[in-house]
Amino acid sequence: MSQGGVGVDLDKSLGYLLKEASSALRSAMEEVLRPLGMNVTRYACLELLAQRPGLSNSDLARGAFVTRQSMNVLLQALEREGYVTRPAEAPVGKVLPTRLTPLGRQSLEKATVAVRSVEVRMLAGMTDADQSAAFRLLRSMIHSLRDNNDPA
Amino acid sequence: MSQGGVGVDLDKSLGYLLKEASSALRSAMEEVLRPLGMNVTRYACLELLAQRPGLSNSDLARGAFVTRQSMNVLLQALEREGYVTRPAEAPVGKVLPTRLTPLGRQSLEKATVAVRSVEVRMLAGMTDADQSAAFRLLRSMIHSLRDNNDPA
DNA sequence: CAGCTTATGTCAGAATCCTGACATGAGTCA
DNA sequence: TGACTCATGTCAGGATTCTGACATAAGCTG
Repeated sequence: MSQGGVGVDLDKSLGYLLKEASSALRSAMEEVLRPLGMNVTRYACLELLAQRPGLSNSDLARGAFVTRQSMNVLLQALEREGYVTRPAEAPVGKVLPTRLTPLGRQSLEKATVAVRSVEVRMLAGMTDADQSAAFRLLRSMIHSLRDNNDPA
Repeated sequence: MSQGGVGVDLDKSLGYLLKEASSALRSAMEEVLRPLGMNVTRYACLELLAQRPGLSNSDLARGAFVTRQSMNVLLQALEREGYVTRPAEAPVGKVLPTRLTPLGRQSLEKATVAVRSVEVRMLAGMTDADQSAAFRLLRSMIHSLRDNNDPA
């Protein structure tokens, strides 16, 4: 390769490995969520609402790592199907707080159990120290990736 | 929450953090690749071919973590646009080996530099020991997520 | 009080990806 | 030698996501 062989060696790339790990996790999650009629983004949305009722479309988009548009489409479907509820008019500004319905909460319960089993599997073979290290390292990557985007 | 509050606490979930890190990396990569008329999957495809010429559609799909169908669509576009070439007939069985064209290689050079800068940024703040640990931990997660899918 | 900036919700269209299915070639086994 | 399994390439349709844009509300500043 040109430039003195200075390519990105995918076998030694931490970015590539991160992508691989994320893809493996997503596949495993989709596998247990599919029978529940749910995908990863739907699950994330419902879980976020269970832990912090009243989040807005924008909040949920950020929390689930998708755009406001994608989340809007999902929320409209969830609302239509009775899993969440939003006020017809914004109580403050333009923010529409979203809340789980009893149906939404019930649906989430099964999904949470399924997702938890995947996470337990993922952590098998890792000590507590490993898990702490993984947390620290992933946070470091996130921080570095976002921090440098600041043009200031 | 029911079950004695046994939900998946997203703030303490390694799976959620993995998703966040992957999303941050993807955003950062898309940002530098977009001006080059490329996205992450295209880049991965070209990079895989640079390092291992002759990969098939199925090989590339596995290497870029997408389905054979998605990769087929991408390969057809890359072929039409002159970045890769595939034989009209399979030399062996049904496998069509794909190779980069000079245009493809040239396009990849710029992308590689851009992606490398993102990876360098991501690793800022990490020691060599940190990077080794990150590798080991991510491999462990991948292994655990895939190993247990074996119904045997 | 007017102008500006930021944030939010939503729209339309396009891009990307997945699922299910089908046809075909190679390898294995009885 | 035929049947079976596995792998591959491709098709069609649908699902999911993104980009760019627009309208509106709140907060800040001069």
